[in-house]
Amino acid sequence: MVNVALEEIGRGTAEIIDIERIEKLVTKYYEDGTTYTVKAGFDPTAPDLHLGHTVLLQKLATFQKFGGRVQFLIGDFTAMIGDPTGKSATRKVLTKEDIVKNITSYTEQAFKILDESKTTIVYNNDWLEKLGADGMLQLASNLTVARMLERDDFSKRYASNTPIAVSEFMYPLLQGYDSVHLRSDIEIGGTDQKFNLLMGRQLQKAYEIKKQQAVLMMPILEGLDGVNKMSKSLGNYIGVTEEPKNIYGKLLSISDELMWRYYELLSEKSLNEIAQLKEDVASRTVHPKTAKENLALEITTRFYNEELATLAKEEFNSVFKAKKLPTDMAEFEMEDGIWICQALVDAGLEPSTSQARRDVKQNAVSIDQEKISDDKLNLTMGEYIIQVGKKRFAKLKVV
RNA sequence: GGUGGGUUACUCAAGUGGCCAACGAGGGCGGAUUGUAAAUCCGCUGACUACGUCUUCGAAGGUUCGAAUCCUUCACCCACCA
Repeated sequence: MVNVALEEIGRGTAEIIDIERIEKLVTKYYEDGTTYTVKAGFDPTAPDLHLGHTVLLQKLATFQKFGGRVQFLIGDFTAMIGDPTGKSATRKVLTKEDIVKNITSYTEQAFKILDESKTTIVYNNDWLEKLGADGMLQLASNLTVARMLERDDFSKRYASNTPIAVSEFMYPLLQGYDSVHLRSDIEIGGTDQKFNLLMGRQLQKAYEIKKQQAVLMMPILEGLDGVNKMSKSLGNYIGVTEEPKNIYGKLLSISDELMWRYYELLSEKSLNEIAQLKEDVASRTVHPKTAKENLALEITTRFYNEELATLAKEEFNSVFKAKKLPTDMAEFEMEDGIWICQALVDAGLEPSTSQARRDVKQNAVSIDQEKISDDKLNLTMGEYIIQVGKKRFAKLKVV
């Protein structure tokens, strides 16, 4: 039983530091039911969770199955600094209300995956605020600049003359201090967090906590483009609250190569099953599209249910395979004689009449399934279905 | 505090008086092909009922018939020296 647990825990991980510790904790749980804590930090700036986050959440859920209690840490204090990602150093300051609102929707989404009864939500503002200047200095004394510059992105930025704010140096320290305060047994995070996660171990030692946390890192999930990491700002993400048909559709649009990655990190299928499937696709017993459909169905089901997921699949097939119209389209009422380009803008299908004009000329626009090419067209009374490209539809009522 | 360099569209990055709505690359969008996959090929990529007009090259002024380009001031960023 312990072996099964450990295998599940190890699945898909990028790296585990101090695996012995994890083995001991899990073994102990099976011996006498002693639970242990698993910490994971989340940034409350972006209230929308996407599949990239769920990789981590699923791992947490796995731990919950095997005796772990999750410390769901909201980094409301650290959010004010911003993790040194090398992107914009300046960050929008969040109000307390914003944070509360974000967190509510955040946890709501997270509990689609996590077991709420085995989760404790903690806020690092609670203890970091009280740390004070002296506490801060004491904390900072644990770290040398040279050590800090070992961190990959710091050294790169330093080498390429990109500015590094001193406050950014504090980020890993504070995150590490969270582990001291919480006395976490295990912390999990993405591979990009390695430095910060290790800082937790180092600081726990400095603050004389007997056992340092084990660290488990998950790979970063690539976004829909298959190159960059999935993130909202890059627009290559699938949000967990998106509509079933969008989740399904987006998953189906990923490349075949990326599909295997998603299978590994997101699917519930066992690694053996996936290997088998891969073989079947390679030997052409299974069409790659079928494999992708199954993945899309599985993920969509996870956030909704089988019925809605199946519906999404049917809708998708009817719209894109059979070129039928989607069942639900936004509807608009317009005045008689409206110029087609203006109508496209008003319906939100185009950002400007200039763009609309270009698209019409490029045969991208159709009315009632008929391509049009006259960019000076005016619509007369009646009802129309207008479409731009393959994905954008709207229903127009001209009166 | 001193010296030098920089700030151009979604991003990177050319352009140093008229040929500039601004080269090129990436991204994005559209078309063909397809499995709404990838790859490939082609087109588009400031706004405006539009072969013309208007607004854009950090900000504000100025020189000029004419400025992204020259001058002045300001803001921000970077490097080196202290």
